Amino acid sequence: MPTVDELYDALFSFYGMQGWWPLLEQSAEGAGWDTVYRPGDYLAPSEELQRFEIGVGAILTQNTSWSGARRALTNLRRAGRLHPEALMDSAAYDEVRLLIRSSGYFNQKQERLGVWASFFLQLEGKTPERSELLAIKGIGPETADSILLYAYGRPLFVADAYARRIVGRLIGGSWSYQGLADTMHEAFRSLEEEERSRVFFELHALFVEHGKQLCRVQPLCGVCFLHGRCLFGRCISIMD
DNA sequence: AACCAGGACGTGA
DNA sequence: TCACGTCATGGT
Repeated sequence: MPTVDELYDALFSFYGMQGWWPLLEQSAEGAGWDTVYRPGDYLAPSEELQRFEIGVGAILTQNTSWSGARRALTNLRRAGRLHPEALMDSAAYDEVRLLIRSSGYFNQKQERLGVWASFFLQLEGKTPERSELLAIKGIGPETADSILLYAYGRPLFVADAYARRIVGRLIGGSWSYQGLADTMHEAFRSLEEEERSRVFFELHALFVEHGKQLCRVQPLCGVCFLHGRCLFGRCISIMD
């Protein structure tokens, strides 16, 4: 079974640099908007509106594929509603619900976007505390950590469902969100804070990629580069 | 055509 | 604490 460092290296070697968080960019000729990954750019945005956008994206993608969330995000952008005041405007709630329909749960998410918007404004540029974020209705541990890591550059591991599934298969056990997060924080504690953030930027993205491509619900252990170093893979290989 | 997707919340044991 | 139902659209 690989150490955490070996796992990071193996994932990085196989999938390459991911460049999260994907931010909106206007395509050439100003035709439309799309979200773009920026491999090698490990700086959290300095633009307040981009920080806000990351929170919006994190809410929109809750239990939903990024493709649906991305369409919702670009819809908001095109409609000029991707800023706090617009998402708090009660006269526009119906319009917002329509714009974000592709992300699913659009009633809940419209409300959550409004709550995030008013919280964000009240921050007045300050970095939120994790406990403050968790106190907001609609922001749980993963959304909070995604915002703190990718929008504010704080060194936190996002222990999402993919990461918990993958680690559970690699070394066994069932992992709680905070249990895995704490373990990862411990594993990389010796790194400087900035370097730790960069590692967590990539590591979370790499887990997502691995969970989508090979370590799916029905895993493709036969072609996995971790085969032989994975507890789950060994069980499968013995069986067939 | 079921299944799953870059979760969170409310409820009841 | 933990298991379970709910929320909803869309790609495979």
